Amino acid sequence: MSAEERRESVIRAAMSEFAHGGYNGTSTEAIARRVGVSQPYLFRLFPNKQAIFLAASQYCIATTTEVFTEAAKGLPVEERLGAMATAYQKLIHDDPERLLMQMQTYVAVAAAEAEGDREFGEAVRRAWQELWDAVHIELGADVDETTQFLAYGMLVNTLVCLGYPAGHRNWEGFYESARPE
Amino acid sequence: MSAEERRESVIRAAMSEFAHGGYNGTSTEAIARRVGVSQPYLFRLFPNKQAIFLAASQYCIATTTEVFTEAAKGLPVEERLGAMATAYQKLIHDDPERLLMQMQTYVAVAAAEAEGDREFGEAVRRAWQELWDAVHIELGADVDETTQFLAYGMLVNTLVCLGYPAGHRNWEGFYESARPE
DNA sequence: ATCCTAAGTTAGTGGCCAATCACTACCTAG
DNA sequence: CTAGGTAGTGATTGGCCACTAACTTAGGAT
Repeated sequence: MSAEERRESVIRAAMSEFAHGGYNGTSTEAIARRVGVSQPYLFRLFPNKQAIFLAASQYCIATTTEVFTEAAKGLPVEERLGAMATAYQKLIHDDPERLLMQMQTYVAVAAAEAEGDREFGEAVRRAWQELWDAVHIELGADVDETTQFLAYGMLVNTLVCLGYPAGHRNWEGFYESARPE
Repeated sequence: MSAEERRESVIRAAMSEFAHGGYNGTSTEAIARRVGVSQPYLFRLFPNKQAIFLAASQYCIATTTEVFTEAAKGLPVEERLGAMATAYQKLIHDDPERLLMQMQTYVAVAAAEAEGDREFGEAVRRAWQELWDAVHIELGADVDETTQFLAYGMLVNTLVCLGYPAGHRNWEGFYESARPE
């Protein structure tokens, strides 16, 4: 397998592992095992652990952005919000790790900034701004609607993190299409 | 100092440390240093590290709940949402650690559940449900409004975690009173 | 055949960290 | 004065983990 292919499978494996364990709770050994490769080899493909985490974060945000643009494609503006909500619901169901990884990314940025490391946060904010802008454009460049859409998305993330099952009363306030299961 | 007083100061110190480092990124040594006590003594006051984290999580959620009920007290229903939003904004400004700790709590629950530990999540969900219910009651038991209020709160948390400064365009979609600074 | 490169491994190191154990200093009630 | 409880410490340990260095193997071109 070429180094580039390996890099990509490392990123996917890293996303799964980091999603559950977070930055400090995930060993590079665990990632390597999942890829099926020796642990030291990761450090040939990436300069250090943080670089692996950053790549996983960016991949996670970028693919989520894609899900949104994909869902809205070709629809009239007024139907796009519903379509994007439905697509996110499907994402949660099919691949909950992506959403856990999002949360892990946020707290990792906070931790990095607290330690004086600005670079990591910059890189994540760049990726996240693309997500924001994509949603913004799909929703007809309406700021309030964009904010509201993302706000509900964040509450979904939180409720999933906290492990509230589908059907729990905390889900009542959501559009049907944005509820889990 | 009595053991009970110590316990409380440990909880406050733990909240500050865990807020920035997360569960795995914070050493009990760091907490002990902040309290001004030896590291082994923490294990007299708490059975293990997770118990310290849980206490800090509960304290964090409970005091946030209080901020909301305090802010709404004595106001007519239609003014409460604004008052609570303003109170949260003040909280962010005065004590950003409380909000980082919230996020750390969420991902820690996800991690614990992933490892098969249900108890920790149960305890956090109990505390969180009290927050939900408090907001729900203050807002006149309107489910949709409660959900929306919390959703915006979660987006605030995210943007703060990501380090977006006051005045950034991502804050445009919020009520004036809910923006930072 | 031979050389080179790219993909990959085994073995190891230094540092950190949760948790335990055995101990000390102080206070208070009888 | 002393016996017991309460607040607290120093030393240690066993395990994990990021990262390094040095070695190995397989394929393609000359």
